[in-house]
Amino acid sequence: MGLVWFDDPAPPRGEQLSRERIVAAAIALADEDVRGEVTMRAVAARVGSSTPMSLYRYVGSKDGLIDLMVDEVYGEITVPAGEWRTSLRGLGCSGWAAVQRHPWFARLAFSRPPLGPHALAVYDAALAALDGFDLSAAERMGAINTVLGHVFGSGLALLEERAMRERAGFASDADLTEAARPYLQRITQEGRYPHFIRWVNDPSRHDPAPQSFERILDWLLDGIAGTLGPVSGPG
Amino acid sequence: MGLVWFDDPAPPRGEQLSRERIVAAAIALADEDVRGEVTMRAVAARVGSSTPMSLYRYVGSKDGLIDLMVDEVYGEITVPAGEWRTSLRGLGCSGWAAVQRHPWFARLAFSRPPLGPHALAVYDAALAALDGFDLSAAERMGAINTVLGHVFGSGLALLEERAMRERAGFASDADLTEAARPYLQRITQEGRYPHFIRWVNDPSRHDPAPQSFERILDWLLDGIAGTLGPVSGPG
DNA sequence: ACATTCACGTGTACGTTGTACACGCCCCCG
DNA sequence: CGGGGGCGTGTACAACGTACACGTGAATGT
Repeated sequence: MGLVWFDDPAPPRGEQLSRERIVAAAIALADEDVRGEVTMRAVAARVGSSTPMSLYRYVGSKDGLIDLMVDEVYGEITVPAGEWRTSLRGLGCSGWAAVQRHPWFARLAFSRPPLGPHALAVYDAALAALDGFDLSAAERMGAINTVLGHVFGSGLALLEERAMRERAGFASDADLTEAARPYLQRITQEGRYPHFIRWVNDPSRHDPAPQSFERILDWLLDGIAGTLGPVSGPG
Repeated sequence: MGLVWFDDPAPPRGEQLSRERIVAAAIALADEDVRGEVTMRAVAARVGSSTPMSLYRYVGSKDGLIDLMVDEVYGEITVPAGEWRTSLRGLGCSGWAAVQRHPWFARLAFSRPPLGPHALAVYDAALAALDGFDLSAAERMGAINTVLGHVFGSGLALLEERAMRERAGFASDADLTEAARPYLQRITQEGRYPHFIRWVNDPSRHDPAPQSFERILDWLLDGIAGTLGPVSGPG
C-alpha cells in the first residue's frame, strides 16, 4: 500500500453497477476461459469494481450469479412453432448452437432446475409443441429432456475436449497423439488392447465424426415419434 | 497443541499407505457425498493419515487420484462378447449400473481421456464388437461414444437430481414442489407459461419416466444399426 | 556389527477461492 | 441545511490444493 499521494483522489468510477452488467461480464469471462470457469474476483475486476464484495448486492451469491448466467443463455434457445418434430428439432439445434457459443452452459445447465424466465419460456414452448398428443405429463417432459439431454451431453463433451486440448498447449489432435505416444507404444509392445491400438494407428480416426449432433438428434426424434401414437389434435 | 505428555508416544500407525488403499478410500468418500466431491484432507483422514501431504507420494496430485478413481469404476463396466448389438447394449447397461452406484463417475469421466487400463479394456472390447463391419475408425468410435455419451449424460442428470434433492433437505419430489410453490403461484397468476404451469399441476408428472435409460439406449442402437450396413464378418 | 542411506509420513506455509461484516462516502429527501 | 440510506470498499476468515524441508525407522552395504 503506497502513500495517499500516489492514488487518484477519485478513481473515476465507471458505469453504475447493475445485475445486467455483472451477468454480461461473467458470461464474457466464461466464454474466454477454456473451462468456462469464473471467479467473483475476476468478474468484479471486469466490471471495474475493486472488490468482489460489490457484486453481492446484486446477485446474492456465486450460485445466484450462475443461475442468472444460465438463464441468459436459455434466452438464446428458440423453439419454432409448428409440427412437433420441427419444433423439437429446432429446440435441439438452437440449443446446440447456444452450447457451442457457451460450452460452459452445458456443464451448468445440468446442475440447476430450469426455473428462470427464459428457461421457462423454452420449456413452455416445447410443451406446447407436444399438445394434441395423448401423453402423460411425465411422457411430455421425458421427450423434451431426451432432446435437451443430448444437447447438454454433447456440449459437455465439447467443453471437455476443448479443455483437454488446452491443457498442455496441445493445439491439435496431432500434438495430443504425440504426447501420448510413449505410453501407447508401451501398451502396443505388451500386445494388450489390440483393437484399441489398431484404432489409434488408423489415421482416418481424425475424420469428422459421422455420428454428428444432428444425426443422433434424428435418431432420438425417431424414437420419440414411436411413442406419440396417432395425432389427435393440431400437433 | 498440548504438551508432549498428552500424546501417545507412537500413534499406532494403521495399515501401510498404498495407492490401492487411497483410491478405495476416495471412492468410498465420493460415494457417500451427494455431489461426489472429495478433498485430499478428507481422504487423508480416511486412510488414517494426519496430513493430506502423505497422499502425494502415491497419487501425484488430486487430478491423478481422480484419474485412478475413474479408471477403477471403468473396471466395473463389462462388454459381453457376441453379436454387436448385445455387446453395445451390455456396455450401455453395465455402464448405467456403474454410474448408478457411483454417480460422480459420470461427472468425472466426461473430463478426462480414458487411458487407464480398465478404460482401455472397455474400449477395446467395444471396438472388437464392431469388427467385421466396413466402418472407418471414426465411425467405430462414434458408435461407442454415442452409447457412452448416453450413459454419462444420464448419470450426470441422476447426480444433479440427487444433489438438488439434498440441497435443502428435500426428501421427496413433493417437498421440492412445496418449496417452489410461491414462485410458481406468482407465475400462474401472471398467466405466463401456461403449458408449463399445466405440467406442474399435473400429478402424473411424478410417474416413472417412460423415456427410461434403456429405451433411449435402444433408440440409439436402432440408429447405429442403420449405419452399419450389411454384416461383412463375424460381428 | 555398525554406519549410511533412503523411503516414508509429518508439520508448516502460501496462494486462491467464496463470502461475512462493518465502515465511509455521496445523493436525495425533508 | 441536516440526516438517512443505498452503494462500493477494505479487512478478515475458513477451506482448499500443494510446495518444501524435516525426523524417523527400516533396509542396505561393508
